[in-house]
Amino acid sequence: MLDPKLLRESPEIVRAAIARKHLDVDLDAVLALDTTWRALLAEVEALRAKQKAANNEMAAAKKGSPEFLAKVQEMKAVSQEIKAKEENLNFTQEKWNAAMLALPNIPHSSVPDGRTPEENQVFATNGSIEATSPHALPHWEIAGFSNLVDFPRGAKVTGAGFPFLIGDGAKLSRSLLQFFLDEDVKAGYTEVSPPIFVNAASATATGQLPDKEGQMYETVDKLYAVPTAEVPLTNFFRDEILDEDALPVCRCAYTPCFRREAGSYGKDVRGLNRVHQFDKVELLKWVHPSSSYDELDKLRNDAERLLQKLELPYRVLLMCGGDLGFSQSKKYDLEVWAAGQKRWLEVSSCSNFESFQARRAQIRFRAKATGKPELVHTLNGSGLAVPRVLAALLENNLQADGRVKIPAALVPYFGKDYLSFK
RNA sequence: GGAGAGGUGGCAGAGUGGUCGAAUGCGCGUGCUUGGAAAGCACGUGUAGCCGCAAGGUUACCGGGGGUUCGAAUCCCUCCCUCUCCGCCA
Repeated sequence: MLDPKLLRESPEIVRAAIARKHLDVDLDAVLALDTTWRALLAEVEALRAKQKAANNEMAAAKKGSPEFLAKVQEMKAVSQEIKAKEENLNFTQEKWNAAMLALPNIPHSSVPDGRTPEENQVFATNGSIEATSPHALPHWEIAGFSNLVDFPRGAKVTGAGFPFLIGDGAKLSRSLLQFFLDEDVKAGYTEVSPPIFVNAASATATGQLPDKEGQMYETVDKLYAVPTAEVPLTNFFRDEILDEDALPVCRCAYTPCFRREAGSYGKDVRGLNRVHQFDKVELLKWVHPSSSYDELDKLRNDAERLLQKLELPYRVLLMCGGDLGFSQSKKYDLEVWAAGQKRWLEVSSCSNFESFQARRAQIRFRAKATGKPELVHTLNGSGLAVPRVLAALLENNLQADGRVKIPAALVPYFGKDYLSFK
């Protein structure tokens, strides 16, 4: 959510942001609603002040006296009026609130213009895609793949997109998780193991609700299976005021992630490219507003380092305005090269939300200089999503003999130098 | 899951229909005192919305939501959470 003051004082900034993100929002309608809401609020408050003043008079007067009874009659009318106006106010306020939630975050000045994913800038590349295995195949075509990743049985037991990982497949997945967590902790993040179901208030604070409920699995208890650890992690400090000295707070968490991905089909969803349940380590930071862009660079570097240590070629995209996402100010995507499919797979998305999430979740810190609470800036990024990294490893490192070479950094975790499909 | 008790400001804790945003204590801040400190004394000390250039004004908030009433921290309903006892259980 944006600062309502920004909307009132500089609507042109918000208008420009909407244009840069290529969204369709009727800003004038929001501004009109804001004016109406404030006028109604003033009316109701004036009536309440009147009621309060009368209340004090009545407290001082004798209970059954004529003037007391007259006051009761008089205030009955005021009470009716308040009720009527309040109903209107509440109705308007709900509309105002919904309208405010529909306004996107402002892109940072360093975000390139553009409408489509093709207009994202390649910010950096690392490693050579030519250096990958000449024997590379799409991972689902590798002989014995179904021995490690069993989609048909997952479909039988649960549904499409819920594969079983077996043997070296399960072990490689677990090795990656452990490697990611260890590296993230070394980089200064505190490991957290959060709940993997969240309530509606939490899903609302991070923006999954309203409007995106169709993307989450919901239980009969009205709890939602987390689509990413970002949700429980961010909500940890919801409605809290932190010490300024405590910033930045850096945390990482592994959770399985659950996404309904309704309507997805085609080559994008073959094999491990897109599944309904996958493992991911998420990085999250709560930082002082003055340093959030430095922290974003560090966060991106922390995620990049994981791919470097795994010796996987990757590129970093700086997202253009149109592909930025509703609540981000700036976002980098990390894409790993999958040599068999000959395409880039997104394995991390590192974003600065500035105070957009923090306002919605009411996460603040007490500024020492003023003693007043201010909103923190929140950042997050994957570090990293497992199945696509696993897919890239299988494809890029496939040997002539059908085995997969394990990168040196991962060998201590995996326990051997080669993965076998038998 | 069953029975009972309870949720008030940073903490403790009073308040059972009106002058209560809320006593008191602790904590915290500023000042006085002191060679310095402690103690003591004085004053101050929540969050947010709206109006205002500002000074300031005004409203809301006593777990959440709803209701009764001229008026609710206080009465009623409902949901959530905590604690105690019982049951069940990795």
